[in-house]
Parts: sequence; structure tokens; C-alpha cells
Amino acid sequence: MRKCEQCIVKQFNSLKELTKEELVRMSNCKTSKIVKKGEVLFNEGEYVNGVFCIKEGVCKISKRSDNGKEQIIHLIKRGDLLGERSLISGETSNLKATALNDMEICFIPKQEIISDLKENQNFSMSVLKKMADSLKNADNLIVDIALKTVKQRLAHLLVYLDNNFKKNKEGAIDILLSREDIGSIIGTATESAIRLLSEFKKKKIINLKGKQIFILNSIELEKVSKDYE
Amino acid sequence: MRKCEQCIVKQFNSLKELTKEELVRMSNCKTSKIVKKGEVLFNEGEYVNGVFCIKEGVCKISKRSDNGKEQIIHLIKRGDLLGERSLISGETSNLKATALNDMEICFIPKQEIISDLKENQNFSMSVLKKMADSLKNADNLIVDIALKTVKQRLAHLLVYLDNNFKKNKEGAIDILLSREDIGSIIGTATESAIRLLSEFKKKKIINLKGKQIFILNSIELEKVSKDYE
DNA sequence: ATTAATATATGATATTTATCATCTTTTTAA
DNA sequence: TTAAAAAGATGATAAATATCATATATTAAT
Repeated sequence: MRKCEQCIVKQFNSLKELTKEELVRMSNCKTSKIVKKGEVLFNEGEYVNGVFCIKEGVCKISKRSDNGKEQIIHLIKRGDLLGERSLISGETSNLKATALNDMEICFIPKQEIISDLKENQNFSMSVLKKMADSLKNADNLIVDIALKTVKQRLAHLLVYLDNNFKKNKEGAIDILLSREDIGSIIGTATESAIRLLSEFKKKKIINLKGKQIFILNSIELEKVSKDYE
Repeated sequence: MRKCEQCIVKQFNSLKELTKEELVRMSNCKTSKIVKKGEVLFNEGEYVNGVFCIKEGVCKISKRSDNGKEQIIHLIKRGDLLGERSLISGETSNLKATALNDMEICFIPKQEIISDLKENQNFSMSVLKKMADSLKNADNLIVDIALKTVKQRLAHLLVYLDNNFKKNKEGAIDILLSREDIGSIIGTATESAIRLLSEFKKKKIINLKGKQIFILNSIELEKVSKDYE
């Protein structure tokens, strides 16, 4: 088990604000874990009782509606923290987290984080900033889903994936989403997502090889995502 | 100008965590203002440079999409704070706030709040909790807009208004929204909102008198908002 | 390696919702 | 107070999207 003090991943999140002493203490109570693709990190309604720090891999954050359908509202990747919201509100999670590929994560128990939050001003301000940022992103997503067409949302997602995930050796976006997942992210039926992907491929904006997505024309994608046709 | 120390409105928000001394200091730098119906408190892209505390009245929080349409993502009322997000991120506002009726508000300048945030642990934790709460609400809204029908969303809005706004003497919900606003809250065209309101009225679930809305059968509304027909 | 299960693809159709047109009512301003 | 403007209502239609059916491809299990 590696030590938090030496971990580079924390550079990407609020944990970088912790002092050396706080990190040493954290190192002693954290646990590392491998999560296999498809496994659920936590479910809606469960107490998370701590915070996850993602060292490797990607997971989807989703929520069920009353009618049983599921909406993915976020993708979490290397460097991100997960679970702060529930921790701070003291409630069970309102979201479900599922690994999209094999993940390597650390779990830091609640008490540790809470005491750091209370004692380290820089840390709590950083968490506050991250939360403010998440809130802004959520607001943007609300507007996009409410006012954009499915085609625009798909284009927007592809731009987002292109900007936020690295490429594999072949040049495809380094995250494999099922067509169902894609539909669930942009808030549409799987078939509609498939149809639009095919359309983009036909127009040479993207290329598809199984689950691999290649962005061929990100400028056009950007345009589609914003244009009011 | 009244003093913050004696103001009851703060009971409803994080300002209640401030000490007497902090409140006295705040009292000396805050400004009170009357905002008329229709006036804009702040616009997208503007620096807000402080926090509003709503003493009376209601305002809508909205955001434009690339295609020019506007989505209302929140209603803010007596007791709420407004502007913390932009303050914390240090960015311009991503949202626009417009008074829906005559409002009485106090404005607390940035520096004051920031220093309180840094020095008063209880205050910053309370703000953090509020933010976590807002994030949860935003997540819920995303799922509702993505997965529910317009009818379900309208029913849900009516239940929300019923639960969160007092009634006037006649028993109508004490906030007057235009049909356009209603459409913009539930993310649909004005005509669609009108049609569904008429339908609910015909079914005696609600009654309408101009902009006044009377909830006749909140149980049925709740059912409609959740049912997968 | 073969079969079963699951995911993807695509056409046909149904449903939902938006848009356009027009009329009525209400509000605002001269 | 009356005319003009804005908001609300409703029908007709168009467009977007979901659903259903079925075929093919891919993946998993024996």
C-alpha cells in the first residue's frame, strides 16, 4: 500500500491542500482497493461513510427516476474525489457509482476527512470551490438537457469526451461506453443514440469500431452542439 | 436600515451561524434595497461581488442556452441566500436573477463574507452543507428533466409550489408565474404548459384564475408526477 | 468451438412535444 | 377610457423522439 504523502493523484483534487502530517495520518487509515469493471462502488440510499480518491479508471455516476429508468449525470476519472457531497450532508448517497473499467481507488473514512475539513482552512475552502464548480456544471447540464436536441447533446458529449479523456494507441477515446450508457448520459433511448452515432459516422464526423469512438472532426462536432439549426 | 443582529430572516440560512460581533460588522457594510417586479438582480456574466439575503419576495434564477432560449433552474424566496456560488468560485455569475414580484433584499459585499468564511468554521460548514444540498437538488432536476414527461414535470412543479410557498387569502399559491415562466421551469414550450394546465383544470386537479393557481388534489398531482403511465 | 446471451443496428410506427396560426382575454400606456 | 400591446388559449400540423419488431454482430458461457 502506497503512502498518501507520495501519491501524485492527489495533485488533481482538494487533498493537495492537506499538510504532510495530515497526509501521514490519512495514509494510516485509508484503504486501497481494486474495483472490477461493472462493479458498484456504492448505490443510491447507501451510506458511503467516506470519500473515494480515484487512482485509475473511470466510473459512471447515475440516478434512477421514479419510472425505473436510469440517468448518468457524471463521469468520474483518475484524480477525482467521490462522495464528498453525501459526506458533508451526512445523508445516504443520492447517486450510484459503477465502474466502467477496472479501477484502482483509495477509500478515506469519514471521520478523517471531517476532522481535516474542520481544522484545515485551505482544505475546506478547496472542497467548497470544487462543490461550487460541480454546481455550475450541474446547472449547465440542466439547461442542455432542457433546451438542446438529442443530436446537440450527443455532439456535446463527444466533444467533452474528446477534451477530457486521453486517446488509446489507435487514437480512439480511451473509455468504452455501451450505446446504452451513451443514451443514458445524453438522456435518450438507446436506439436514438445508436441512430445518431451512425449519422455522425456517415457524415465522417466520427468513426466507430465496436465501442471505440474516433473523433474525426471536433470543430464540426462543436458546431453541431451549439448550432440552432 | 435594520440591523442584522435583530433580523429574523437570517434564521433560515447560513448567516445564523455568525457571531454577534460578526453580525454587527456585517450590519455596517450591508446595503438594503427594494427590487421591483421584473427587475434583474444580476445577469449572466456579471460579477456579483457579494451575497444577497432575501428578506421578502421571490426571484427566478435562469440561464440561457446557446440557441437563445432560457431555462429557469431555481426559485429563490424569503430567507434564501443568493450568489454564494459565484462568490466562492471567484467567477462571474453563470446565472441570471430576475424578481418575480417586489422584493426586499440585503446585499453583503464580498470581502465581508469571504473573511467570515475563513474565520468562522460553523459558518463555512453551513455554507458547504447548503451547497451540498443545492447540488443534490440540481442532480434531481437533471434526472427529472431527462426522464420524466412534460406532464409529470408540471405535476411535480405544482406539488413543489404547493409545499414551498404559502397561500394567499383566497387559497391560491402565493406566487404569480406567467405561463411562459412555467414552461421555462419545466422545460417545455409555453403552449404545452398552457395545454397541460388546462387539462389539469378540466380534471379538477387544480383551478386557475388568471395567474392564480389553486391546488385541489395534491395527492393526484403527486401520483401524476411519479406514475409511469 | 458451439450455443446462448447480450449488444448493436435499422426499419416501421406511435407518441410526445414544438411550432405556427388565430382568436380571446388581460394588461399597459397614452 | 380607449387603443395598443402582451399574455393566454386552442386547433392544426410538423418535427423530434420513443417504442416495437426484427436482423445481425459481438461477447460470454459451456
